Amino acid sequence: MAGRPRSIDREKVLDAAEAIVAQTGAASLSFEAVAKAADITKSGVQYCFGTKENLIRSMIQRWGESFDRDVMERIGADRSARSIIRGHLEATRDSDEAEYSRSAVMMTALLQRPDQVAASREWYTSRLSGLDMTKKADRDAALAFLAGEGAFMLRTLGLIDLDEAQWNALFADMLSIVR
Amino acid sequence: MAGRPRSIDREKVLDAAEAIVAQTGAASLSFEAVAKAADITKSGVQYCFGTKENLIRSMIQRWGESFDRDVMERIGADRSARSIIRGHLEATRDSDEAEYSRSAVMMTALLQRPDQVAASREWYTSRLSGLDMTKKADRDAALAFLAGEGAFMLRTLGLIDLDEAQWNALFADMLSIVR
DNA sequence: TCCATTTCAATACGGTCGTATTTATATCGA
DNA sequence: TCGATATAAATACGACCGTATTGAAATGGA
Repeated sequence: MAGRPRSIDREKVLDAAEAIVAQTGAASLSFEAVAKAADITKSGVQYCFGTKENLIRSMIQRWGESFDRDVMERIGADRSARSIIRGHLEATRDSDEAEYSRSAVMMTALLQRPDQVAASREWYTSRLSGLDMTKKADRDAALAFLAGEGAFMLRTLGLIDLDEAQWNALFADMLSIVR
Repeated sequence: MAGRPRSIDREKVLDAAEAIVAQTGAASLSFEAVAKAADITKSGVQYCFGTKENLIRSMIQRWGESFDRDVMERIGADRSARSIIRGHLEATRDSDEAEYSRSAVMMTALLQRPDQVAASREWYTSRLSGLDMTKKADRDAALAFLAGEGAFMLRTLGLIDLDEAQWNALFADMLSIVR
C-alpha cells in the first residue's frame, strides 16, 4: 500500500538545520526556522523527524558518520589508536569554512539537556580509549589530539583568530607528534 | 534620597544562574528559573539585571575577571606570553568540579547570538597574541595552550573521561612544554 | 472507480519566555 | 509626619515554541 510519494529531502532539511545553527546560533533552531530555510512547512519537518530531539539526534548521527568516513579514508589498514588520531587531526585540519557543521551540531546538542551528548560521548571517548596514559608516547598522542580539538573548537566558535598559515603550522606540529 | 535598601545579592543571583546552566543546560536559563534558584522573584532578577542579555554579560564578565585574578596570582612579575599561558594552564588544571562555571558561562554565551562572544573573544585572543607563530618554541606554547583548552572543554562537556591521574599527567606534560 | 494508505499542509492549543506596567514596601530628608 | 525615592513584588501582555489534531493531496491495489 504505497501512498503519496515523498517530496521532502531529509538531507536538505538537515543541511538547513545546520546552517541555522552555524549562522544564527543554536537558540534559534526551531521547526519553523528549519522549515523556512528548507522551503517547506513546519508540519513537513515535524512529519519527517517527529520531535525536535529526534531532529537533533539525526544531525549528530549524520555528522558523526560523515566524519568517521573521512577519517577512515585517510588512514589505511592501520586502525591503531595513534593512526586514528592522525586521521582525525588531518580531517580536522582540512575542515573548510563551509564545514563548520561539526561545531554547529555540538552546540545544538549541548544546548539541550547536557545528557543529550551521550551519543557523541562514545564517539569522542573511543578516540582516546586505545591509549595507555601512563606511557609518555601515548600521552603525547593524546595531547596532540586535545590540541587539535581545542584549536578547532576555539576557532569555530570565533574565540581565537588563526590564519591559514598558523593553522597549518600548528597541525603540522601535532601530526609530527603522532607519527 | 535613599530608598528601600537592597535585599538581593547580585552575586548569589549569578551563582544561581551558573548552577542552572551547569546542571540543566543553557537552554533552561530563564529569569524564572534563576529567581526560583536564588529564592527571589522573577521581577527581582529583572530589576537587578534589566535584560537577559545583560545577565549573561554579567556572568561572562564576572567569570573572566575571576579567572584572570587566579592566573595573575599564579605567575609572578613575569607577564610574558609564555608565563601567562603557564598560569592559565595551572589554573585550568586546578579547576575543581564545582568550578565548572567557566564552561557553563561559555555555553550560555554561545547559545545566544554567536556574535555575543565578542567579549570573550578578546580574552582568548590575548592569550596567544604575544606569540610568534613562525617560531617553533612559541608554537609549542600555543599547542600546549590549545591542548589544555581542548581537554578542559571536552571534559566539562562530558565528552571524554579522564581520571585525576590522567588529567594531572597530561597537564604536567603541557606545563613542561611552556617552561 | 473507490478505498486504504502515505505524505504533507493547515490549524489549533497549552506552555513558557522576555519584558512592560502597575502596585507595594522600605528608607531618608524636609 | 510626609512626600520623594529606590527597591522589589504582582500582574499582564505579546510572541514564539513544540506538538497534537485535522484536513487535503497523491499514489497503488481491489
